[in-house]
Amino acid sequence: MNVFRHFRDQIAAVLAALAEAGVLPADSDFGRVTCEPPRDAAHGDMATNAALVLAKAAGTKPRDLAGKIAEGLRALDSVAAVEVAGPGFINIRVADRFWQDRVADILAAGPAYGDADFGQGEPVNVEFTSANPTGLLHIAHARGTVFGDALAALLEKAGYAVTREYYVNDWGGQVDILAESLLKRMRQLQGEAVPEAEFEGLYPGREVIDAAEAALKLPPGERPDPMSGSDENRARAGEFAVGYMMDRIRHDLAALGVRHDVFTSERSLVEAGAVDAAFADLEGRGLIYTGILEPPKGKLPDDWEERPQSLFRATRFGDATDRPLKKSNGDWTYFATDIAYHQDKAKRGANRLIDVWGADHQGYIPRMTAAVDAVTRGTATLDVKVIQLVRLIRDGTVVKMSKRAGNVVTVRDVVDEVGKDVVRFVMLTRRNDAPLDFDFARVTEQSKDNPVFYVQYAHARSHSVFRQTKDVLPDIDTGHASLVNAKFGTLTNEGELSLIKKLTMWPRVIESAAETHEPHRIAYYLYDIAADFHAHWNRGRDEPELRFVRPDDLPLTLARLALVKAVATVIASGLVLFGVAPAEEMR
RNA sequence: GGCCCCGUAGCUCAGCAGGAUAGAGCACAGGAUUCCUAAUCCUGGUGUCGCAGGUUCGAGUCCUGCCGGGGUCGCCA
Repeated sequence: MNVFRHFRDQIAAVLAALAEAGVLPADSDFGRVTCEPPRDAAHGDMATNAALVLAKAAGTKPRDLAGKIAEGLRALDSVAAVEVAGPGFINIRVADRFWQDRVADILAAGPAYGDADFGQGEPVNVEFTSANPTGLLHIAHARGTVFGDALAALLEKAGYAVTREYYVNDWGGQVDILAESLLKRMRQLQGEAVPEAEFEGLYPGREVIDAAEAALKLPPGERPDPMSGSDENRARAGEFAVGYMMDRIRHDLAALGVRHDVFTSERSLVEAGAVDAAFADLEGRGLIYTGILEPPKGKLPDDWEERPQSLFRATRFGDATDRPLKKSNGDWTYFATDIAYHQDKAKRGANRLIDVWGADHQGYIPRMTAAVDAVTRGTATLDVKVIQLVRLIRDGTVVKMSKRAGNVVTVRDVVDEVGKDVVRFVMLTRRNDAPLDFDFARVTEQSKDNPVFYVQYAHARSHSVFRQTKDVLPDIDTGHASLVNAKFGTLTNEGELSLIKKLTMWPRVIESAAETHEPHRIAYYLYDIAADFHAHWNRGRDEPELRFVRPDDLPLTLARLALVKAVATVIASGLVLFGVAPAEEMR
């Protein structure tokens, strides 16, 4: 149950009655009426703007109308008090009994608590990672990967049918360069002295050497020939190297706990004629023409020359300029194949497309959304989520990385060092469009300053309470049925009630995070719950009567254990969404 | 020059898709801690929400224009 939605419905019923009575116009629109937690808890549990929104249409002052609505709300059993405040807000104080009963809801729903259905089974395609198969995943890819995976999980929880997808850029010039890098390394491994200068402009990573070693172990018939410069041989080398890199990338993704449902190959799209088809489709609709682009203002590229080229009319769909589809050598531009790719995703059934991109591709967004609009005839929408940079901090200083020098920190390095759970949680503690610092010392610290630890510890502590219970009260039945039927009316302490209220926010948090595509909200919420739980636990130090386990009062103990279980349920549910394994013990 | 993102407390950042007196952590200050259930706890915030207009009953939030930082701008992906 989403408690705010529940009370919004109650408010709507009161408003309908007022409309019936002629206080409100019969055709009143309640669409703008909200029911939200007030910022200041002192104002009550819920607040509605109903009177403010409807006063004008009713021809009365907001406060007068508020008084009438308040009257209707007071009649509800679940409402303890109602008051009109400020310009006409209506503050509702919900009855303790209502809150207490929610604990049973949470336990009954279990891990499904917070599931929403507004996705209605609608297909959504989330494309993320999509790192080029010319090297390993490095740390910048980790953030986009974790974000995409968590967003996908979040959308699933909200009721969408989600496909997790990886676009493999295994076509074009970069594969040729990779092939050349591989062949050169093979020659080097065979003992030939290859001058360092020859590797200029090629892929420098250690993994290319690994790939070369693997290539040399192939049976002669399948092995690329290091000495041959033929196109066929180069193609074979490229194919092998791409396959090798993708194997390792998949391996590293698995180490991060990520599994994509679909890997789509750019090459296969080109070879199947999908790009030709998309081009012909747009051309047939008059959306492609041959023209000359204005040179970019500001800094002019050295080798700029005006030339006519095939342009997509992106300006018709809101982009600032039309965009080229073919390179001077006649090959498709990346944009052209990407159009076909997005069309392909839409054809496979998803009208909601989400792409997770690095910040350096931001400028590409308008043309891609324009293209999706054009190629799907407005039936599909593209939402691009931009991931800002990650800075690694070690010993208080930023870790410098240079792709050219080949000293990038890989996903594998970091996962091996701190564990995938830490990587995943930390990567989700910031908005995707804000830069993130990943401080090795901080993320592994065992203190309340470290959110990962703090949240995990709250979950572990809840399990600890049950372990303690078994020692003190070996005969107590803490099974599901026993807890669900506990006497929740005994949970009257303020700390207990505020904990319950916080737990009932979970469905609302899920909804807002899913709608805005912002998983970081979950992280903040989990931290919040953990803080409240720890704080309540600590109250038991000074006031032993507040402790969860009370050997002198079994009904109370059961109700409190039910609450602890509810806390564990919600925290675990959030962690699972993040792909983090909830800890039952801290070690 | 065009476009995109960001600008909130000393620092790092939230701000619930417009709501009441803008929050958290760190840092800093004061206090508690031979109590206990596992990794301390409590208290303390006078912020031009970059600036200026606009929309609205109401703007940190939406619109416009500036300022500052970052990214990007045909034949890379």
